[in-house]
Amino acid sequence: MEKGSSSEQQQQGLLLAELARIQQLGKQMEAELSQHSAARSCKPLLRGMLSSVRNSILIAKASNEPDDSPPDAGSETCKFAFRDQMSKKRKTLPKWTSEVRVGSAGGGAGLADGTAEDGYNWRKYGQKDILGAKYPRGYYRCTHRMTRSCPATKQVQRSDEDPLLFHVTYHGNHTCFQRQQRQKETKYEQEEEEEEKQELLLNLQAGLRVDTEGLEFDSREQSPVSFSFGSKVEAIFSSPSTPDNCFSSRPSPSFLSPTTSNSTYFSLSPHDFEGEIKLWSPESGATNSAADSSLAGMDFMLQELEFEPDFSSFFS
DNA sequence: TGCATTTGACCAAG
DNA sequence: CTTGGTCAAATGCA
Repeated sequence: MEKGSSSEQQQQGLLLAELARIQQLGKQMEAELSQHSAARSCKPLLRGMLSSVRNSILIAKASNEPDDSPPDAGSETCKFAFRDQMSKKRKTLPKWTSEVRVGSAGGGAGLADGTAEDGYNWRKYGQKDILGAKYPRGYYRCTHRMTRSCPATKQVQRSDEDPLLFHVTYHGNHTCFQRQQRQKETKYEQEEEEEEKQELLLNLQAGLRVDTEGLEFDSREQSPVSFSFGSKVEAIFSSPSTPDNCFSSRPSPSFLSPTTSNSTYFSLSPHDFEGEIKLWSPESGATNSAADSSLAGMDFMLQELEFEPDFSSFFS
């Protein structure tokens, strides 16, 4: 990838900071919830959130310093292909793809269709038969597209040969949970921001029925900088772990209930399941088995991250 | 009744 | 013209 412009790097720095903040938010939230038994059911989701955020930071880091960090044993791991925007239709939103494999159909880890969940709230807005594809492609956008102008969308397509494998393409980052740190011009906007904070906090306390879980590889910059991110992520799971019944009381079953268990797919937490994540360049198509270890190694780079102090006031 | 989903139409890009 | 992506009215569901 080209050496990014300073603004690009600045954006990525912002991304890193924001992600780090989300991560700590989740950690603290977990600590809070652990004191109430009723909140136990939220823990798996929370773990997924934390680990996924971790992954996000990982990827962001990898793309942030591509020239400085030595390549991982010659593999394409975490070397992301940045492309110019593909079509004007897609504008300049960042794009990246992932593959999600469902380990087993049984076990109640129901994955009825392509709605493998990542913790965000998606709303389906279209479906299209794709040429040469056996299954139609589903089009989803963030539920808060209207309310918060969240530009995130995703496309989900089931693999032809392997019905348990889903190709998920993400466009744009979620901004629905982000504070608009850009200079707030008017007092109205500031008040609005405060309201959003309150809403977020309330949602968090209400048991993760939130629009804010930072899951998946929501790792691209949130600027209009025009570069795309292409990578593949394959998560393989051997254990269905806990069924989805712990979320069955949720009011939005279509997404959260049957699929929330899938949000752990990207979790690296060893407590919940056995899983692995592979990253490789989509162009090369090389499936380096070394990718796993190197990725895991990179994961450790994420341990120390400077957190913003304003977080505490957030919760007080 | 107010949501989300479905589904055919519409539109832009190649 | 073909194809992929989005829109929006119709439909379904709690």
